[in-house]
Amino acid sequence: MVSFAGFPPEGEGPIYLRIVRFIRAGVAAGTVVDGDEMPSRRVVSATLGVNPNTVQKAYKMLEEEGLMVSRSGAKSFAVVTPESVDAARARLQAEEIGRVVSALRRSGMEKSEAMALLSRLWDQDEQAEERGESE
Amino acid sequence: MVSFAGFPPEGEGPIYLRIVRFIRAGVAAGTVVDGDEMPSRRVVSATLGVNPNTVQKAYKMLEEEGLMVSRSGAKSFAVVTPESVDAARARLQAEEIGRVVSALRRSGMEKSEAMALLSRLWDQDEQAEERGESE
DNA sequence: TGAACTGTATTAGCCACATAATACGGTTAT
DNA sequence: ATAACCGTATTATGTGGCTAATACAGTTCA
Repeated sequence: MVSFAGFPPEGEGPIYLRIVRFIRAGVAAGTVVDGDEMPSRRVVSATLGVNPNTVQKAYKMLEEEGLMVSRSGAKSFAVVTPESVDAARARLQAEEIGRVVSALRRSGMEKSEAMALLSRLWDQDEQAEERGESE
Repeated sequence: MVSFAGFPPEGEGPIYLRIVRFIRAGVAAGTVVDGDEMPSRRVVSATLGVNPNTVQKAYKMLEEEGLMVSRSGAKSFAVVTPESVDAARARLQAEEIGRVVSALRRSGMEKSEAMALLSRLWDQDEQAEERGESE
């Protein structure tokens, strides 16, 4: 049974995305194995103190990513094939970031500059989300 | 006088950010010269069919970026210096990579992962160019 | 001075999004 | 069959960002 034991009580971003992130991390780390039973929406909602629909939103997203399967009325189970799942996700992101990489290189930016820029913007985006501000 | 002639009638994101982007691009491209008079909030609002305050929001941001100056009651002018041009270019690039940052964070990726991904894609893109396979 | 501009501040409406409340329908074990 | 679970759909509420409506205040020039 997949456990929400170590779920961070407080974190950044919407709850449903934190749930998605948590399960993704479990899959990536191997804590979640293939065929593992997922706790029900209601159980998770009680554990985290949120509405079942919030969990449903996260589970639905995870299902669309191929990380779990649900059948109406029955239990839900994790689907873990680390290579394919990770590769698929990385490929999607790689396509997007790849365009930017080319654009930045064409504009004459150095790799170190791009890395620094990404680092800075990442923290910036994090802080912006924390405070709900733009700048 | 800075012109909004070629302003794209439709585009992505909030109007005020599209205005900011438009002026940034003009500064970066050299279409806007130093001391160039900016059309008033009301004139631009009439041209684009939006509220003057929407233009004000854009102008305020541009001023904070050092791309223009405003004095209460008087006309506004563009500021085009080596520094402001660099700032405009940097902002345009930052916005591009910023979209990726948000996308990556929203998908639950960790910062270290994103950094590693950028690094890998950068080298990849570099090698592709060496082989003459660019775009 | 005063008219016609200019930039700026305050307030409210609207809409998208995250979350909750509630209800409905399917599966499973007894 | 039926109780106790399960997933799912619909609707409502609260919040934040974008835009608009309106009013206020400064500059310029005849």
